[in-house]
Amino acid sequence: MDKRQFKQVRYSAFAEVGKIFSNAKRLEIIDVLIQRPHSVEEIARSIGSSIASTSQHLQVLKRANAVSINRQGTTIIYSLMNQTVVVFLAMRRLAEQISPELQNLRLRHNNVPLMTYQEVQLALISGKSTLLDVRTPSEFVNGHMKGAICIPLHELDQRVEELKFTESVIVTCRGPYCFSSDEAARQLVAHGFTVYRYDDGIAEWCAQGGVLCTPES
Amino acid sequence: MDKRQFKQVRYSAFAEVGKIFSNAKRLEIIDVLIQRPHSVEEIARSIGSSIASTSQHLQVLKRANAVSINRQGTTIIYSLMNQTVVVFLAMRRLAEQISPELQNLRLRHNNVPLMTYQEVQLALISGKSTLLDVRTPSEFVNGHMKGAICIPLHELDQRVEELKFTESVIVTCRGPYCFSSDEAARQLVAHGFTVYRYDDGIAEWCAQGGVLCTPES
DNA sequence: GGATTATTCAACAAATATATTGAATAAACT
DNA sequence: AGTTTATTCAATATATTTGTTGAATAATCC
Repeated sequence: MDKRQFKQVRYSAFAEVGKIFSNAKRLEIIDVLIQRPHSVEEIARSIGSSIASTSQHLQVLKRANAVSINRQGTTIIYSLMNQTVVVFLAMRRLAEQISPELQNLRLRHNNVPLMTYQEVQLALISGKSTLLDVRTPSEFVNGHMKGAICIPLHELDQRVEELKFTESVIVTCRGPYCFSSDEAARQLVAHGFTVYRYDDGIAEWCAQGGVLCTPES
Repeated sequence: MDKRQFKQVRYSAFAEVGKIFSNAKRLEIIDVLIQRPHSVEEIARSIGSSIASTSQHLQVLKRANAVSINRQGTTIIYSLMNQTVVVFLAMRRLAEQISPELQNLRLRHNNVPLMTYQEVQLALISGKSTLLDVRTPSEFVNGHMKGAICIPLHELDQRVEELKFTESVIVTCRGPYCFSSDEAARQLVAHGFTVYRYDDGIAEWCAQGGVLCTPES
């Protein structure tokens, strides 16, 4: 193998890996799987693609060891490999750095004050704040921030009394681009609560050193 | 903008950024530019592509603010933006993690012992080792590890006497996939030297906190 | 064992990305 | 001002990627 061939093989291999994570639908699949494992049919519905097309994307991810499968009855459940989350977050960070368009998307929120990871930690230690996860119970069970409680967004209005004990509420959901915590914060403000938002999800929480409660642990 | 549209815009934007860095030729261009700024014609020669094709790749990189231009007489000199190096190294690291093929490429070296960044630092402080950069003088001048001396590979055989003062030599070159330090190490071993290799280049050196000597500093 | 059904495969069509060619541009030097 | 020349642009051809359709598969459940 001469120098040029060697280079070609090498850079092509780099590019191959990059391409796997440079498709909008595949990135969306990864984002969906971060919350919890899903069947092919569920994923297809989530991302608004046909089942066949979704299956093909999943094959690509499987070939790259980005996801693993696990049969449950007649359906096949896809889960994310840990390393993939790291890649995904790294890609997203750099995309946000480069693309002003993405920065704008992230900023387009209501005026509920944001909290950083460190601020959330301090607030939880103080005991005066409650971390409220408004995702679905199944997502919550699969993995949630230590200290969080779960009230799904669609039940929040009826169950708002459950939060009366706390001085302030920190709302969190699926991640920086999920609308749920935004909407939840709006509702809680209307009920007179002092509200903050932690706009990262469990993946970023973990990456920053936060403890995650999972079914195994 | 409804939820699905919003998602589409967002993930497409992520994917767009990824794609810029998921082309073999563009990655090779970045790797070339890490050493020093180059003209279009030089880059084209380095990567073995036509000038027109190279120019088009450079336009893509420029649109993403990955490179900057700078006219010098009749030629246009492309330089890398700092942020790009970070992206490039992050992409490469994850590609190496995932692709066993790439791991093999990196391992296929002679049996000169490798030194990590920390080991190099210790060896330099001890004063018993000399860090030898075998890249070209222009690359060396553009940016080199603090404490390194420069003898280009093709002059090494004649200038080997210049190294007689040191107990051991640590050879470095363009990076983990460059053959120069490998070849230099072979030659130095033949001359009876105690030889080590630091197989990262200036980009990785910087990323690990190493001091770089540049024309400006 | 046969029916059911979630998933995958295969073939094709459409969209996108890349390389090549030759012409256009635009800055610099004479 | 005209010439030179490095670079860019535009048009085209080719290759790659993606989505769709409908059939094939393979495991489960009865």
